[in-house]
This record gives sequence, structure tokens and C-alpha cells, in this order.
Amino acid sequence: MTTVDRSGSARERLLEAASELFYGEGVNTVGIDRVIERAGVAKASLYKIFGSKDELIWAYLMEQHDATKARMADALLTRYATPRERLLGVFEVQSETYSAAEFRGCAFANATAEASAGSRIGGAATVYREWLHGLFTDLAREAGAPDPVGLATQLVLVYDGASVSARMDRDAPSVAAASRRVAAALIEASLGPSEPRDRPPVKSASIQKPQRTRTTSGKRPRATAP
Amino acid sequence: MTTVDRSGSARERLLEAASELFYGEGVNTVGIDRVIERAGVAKASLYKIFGSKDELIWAYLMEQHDATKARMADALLTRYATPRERLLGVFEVQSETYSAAEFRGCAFANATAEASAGSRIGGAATVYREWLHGLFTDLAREAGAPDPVGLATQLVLVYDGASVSARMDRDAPSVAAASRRVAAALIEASLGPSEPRDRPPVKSASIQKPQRTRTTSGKRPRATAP
DNA sequence: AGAGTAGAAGACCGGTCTGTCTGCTACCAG
DNA sequence: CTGGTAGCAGACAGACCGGTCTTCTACTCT
Repeated sequence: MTTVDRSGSARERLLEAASELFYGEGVNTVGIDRVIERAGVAKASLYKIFGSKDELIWAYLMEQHDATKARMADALLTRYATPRERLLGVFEVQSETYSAAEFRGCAFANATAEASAGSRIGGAATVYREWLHGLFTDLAREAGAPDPVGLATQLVLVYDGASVSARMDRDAPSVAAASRRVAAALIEASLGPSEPRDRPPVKSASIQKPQRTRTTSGKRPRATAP
Repeated sequence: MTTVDRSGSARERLLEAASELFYGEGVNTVGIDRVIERAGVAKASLYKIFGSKDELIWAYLMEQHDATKARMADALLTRYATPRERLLGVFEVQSETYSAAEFRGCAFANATAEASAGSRIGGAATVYREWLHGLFTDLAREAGAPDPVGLATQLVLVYDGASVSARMDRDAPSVAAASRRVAAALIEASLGPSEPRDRPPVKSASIQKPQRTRTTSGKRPRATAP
């Protein structure tokens, strides 16, 4: 049935346009008219599909969340062998996003900075933050950290700092070097000096392979939210 | 002459109202009408004094900058004796701001997140960032760090991370503990283990005593921008 | 071929935005 | 008392906001 396919296509174009505009200029600054103009979609279609601008923003944020999650999980599983390596790997993957020219900071931090009280933005940000803390906590636990939550809190702090520093100072290489060094020092302080190469690569239990939920159609190499 | 005094009073009330509303709800979300209503000032007076909303936002940000600078300099000089202690002290002073109930993140990070292209917000943020980097770099140099700029970049990153983590996760005590530990580890890694107590307190050359530029009138215990 | 429908285009509504302009009030100096 | 002025109150303009609704096109399925 092509009906669903067409409907999905309109939805996809709207989300694509919304992502670019909302992320690039802010969810409050960008009006509905500009979104539908870029998407090539009628206003009525937007309101039939999403119901309100707030819901569109929510969908945009959840798409960012899904994409970030999938990209991170894929990169960590593909490139790094041990939980310890993956802990540091998170920062290398992150540095790729904020080195992109169109990087403008964390989509969730930016959106919550201009959220009106009572919107759904706060809920989306909570989902994202819980994922981020869980990612670091699980990896820290797998790596054998004596205090996984404490290490995770520190690494989340570094992760946040890298994102903000990169946006405010526009010097991605410096930030990447700094965040990598800071993270490495924290990991070493918590886990002890890294062993050279004695235990074999370990299949992670905490990162599930990207389930390819519904993220547009596979392409989209666009920068997302670190 | 009471003319200047009255004029100054109107300006002060406008800045006070603008600070509370812009910081609390975002510079785009808050309209001119709400600012003048809270300030008890006529709209014409606002436009006579500031000329445009953008200029009002700029004045608000510069006031935040002045207040933050003065508060930090005062606390560092008053409470800490050596540059090394002051390096860590920055994070303790910062933790006081994000432990306040009305804390809503860094005013500059929030404002730039919703800035339209071509506004003066970016310029104000640059001023603030240069001050922040300079503060850490000067302290690191005074403390004898072998690579002051490198250490400063790392500490700025931690500073940014603490601000964002505190805003997003609403758990100031955890963030304060984490940022303090991370900063202490970085300082120790750069300067070596802290000597117990052999050299006397040092007058800082990099921090000048708060010059009391023009920050409203001395009161204002409000939380400002970390 | 004809019926049904998804969707594009855009007029329209009430509200709010920034910014301007006109009174009117209250104070102050001479 | 009188002229000058700072400043409050608010109407107003023009643009834009989110959201609704109608019209018409173009495609799909039977």
C-alpha cells in the first residue's frame, strides 16, 4: 500500500527540514512556515501528522536521540574491543560530531535553554540524559570500576563540557585533545593503569546493536547531538 | 542633579527585570512588554535608554559578566591564599551558583543557543569566554603549570561541563563533587602532588580586586552565570 | 474509467512580537 | 507661578506567530 509510504515520506521530509532548521537556528526562532516551506509540505499535512509545533519539536528531539544512540552504539561496537576502550571511545566518537562545520552544540541542551514551561522538550531531554548516564554507567561497570556511578558522573561532566566548549570557542581540535586527556586520566584513576594486552576482546552486554528503529532511511550523515 | 539619578534608576530597574526574565525564561521567549511591566517603566523609556531589544540583551549579558567577574575575583582573593588553591577554588565558587534554586545554566550559553544570526549576543559571549580562559590561564601560569594554556583548556571544559550537567540533571551535589574531583586530579597531574604548607600565601598578580564598575548598587545576591 | 484520497497551496484568524508616537503627570529650577 | 523635562500609560502600526479551514490537483485502487 503506497498510502502509508507517501504519508511516511511527508513525515520524513518534515522531520528532515525540522532537524536542520531547529538545530541550526533554535526551536523558537524557526517558525512553522519555514519548516513546511523547506519540506515542501502543506501546513495542513504537518498538523495532521504532528498535531502541534510542540509535538514536532518532540519528534525532532527523539529522532536526534535515536540517531545519536545508534551512531554511538555502532561506532563503539565496531571500533573498540573492551569496555575500557569504549569508555574512552565515546569521546572520540563525540569529537567527530563537534568537528563538523554545522555543529551548533547539543540539541537537547539548546532546546531546553529556550523551552517554555510546560512543553514536552523537558521530557525529551530527560530521556536523553538517562541514556547518556546509563551508557557511561554500564560501560564503567563492565570495565570493573569500583564506583561505576561516580565515574559515570565525572565522564558525563566531561562529555557535556566538551560539547559546550566546542560550541562556544569554535576550536574543535583543542577541545578534542583536552577531553580525551581528561577522560583518559579519570578512567585510569578509577580502573588503574591500563594493562597492555592480555585479556581478549569482550562482547558488550550493555550496548545493543543499533536496532535501526525508524531513523529516516539510513542515510543522513548529518551532525547530531553530542 | 536628580536627573541623572532618576534616569539611572529607570535603567537599573530595566536591567534588573531583564536579568530575571531573560535568564529565567530565555531572551527570545520573554517579550519587551513583560520586561517593562515588571520594571514599572514606560516602553518609550526603554527605547530611549537602550534603543532596541538586542541592546537590552547585550546590556543584560554584560551585567552578568561584570557580576560574575567581580564575585569570582572577590571570592578567590578572599578565601584562597595561593594560585593553586584558587584554581580549585573557581569550582567551589561555581558550585555555589548552580546550587541555587533559580539556577538555569550559563546565561551566555543559553543566550547564544537561541541567538539569531547577526545579533550582539555572540559578541558578549566572546567577551565572557575570553575572560574565562584568561582566568584559568593566568592562575595556571602563576601556579607554575608547565603548559598553562593546556591546563586552562581542560579546566574550562570541566567548568562548562559542571554548568551543563547541573542544569540538565538537577543534582547539584553530585555535580559539585564530581567537578571538584576532576579538577583536583587535573591540577595535580599538571603541577605534581600538592605540597603541604611550606611557601607563604602569594598576592595574585592576575586577579585585580573587583573594581565595582557599575553593578547596579551593591546588593543583588542573585545567581549569575557560571 | 471512475471513485476515493493524500496532499499542496494558501487564505484566514486571533494573538503576540518589536518598535513608534501621542498624551498626560509630576517634579524641579528660576 | 511658570517653563522645561523625565517618565508613565497606552494606542497604534506592521510583521510574524501557531493553528484552522477550504479548494484543487494528482495519484491509487477497483
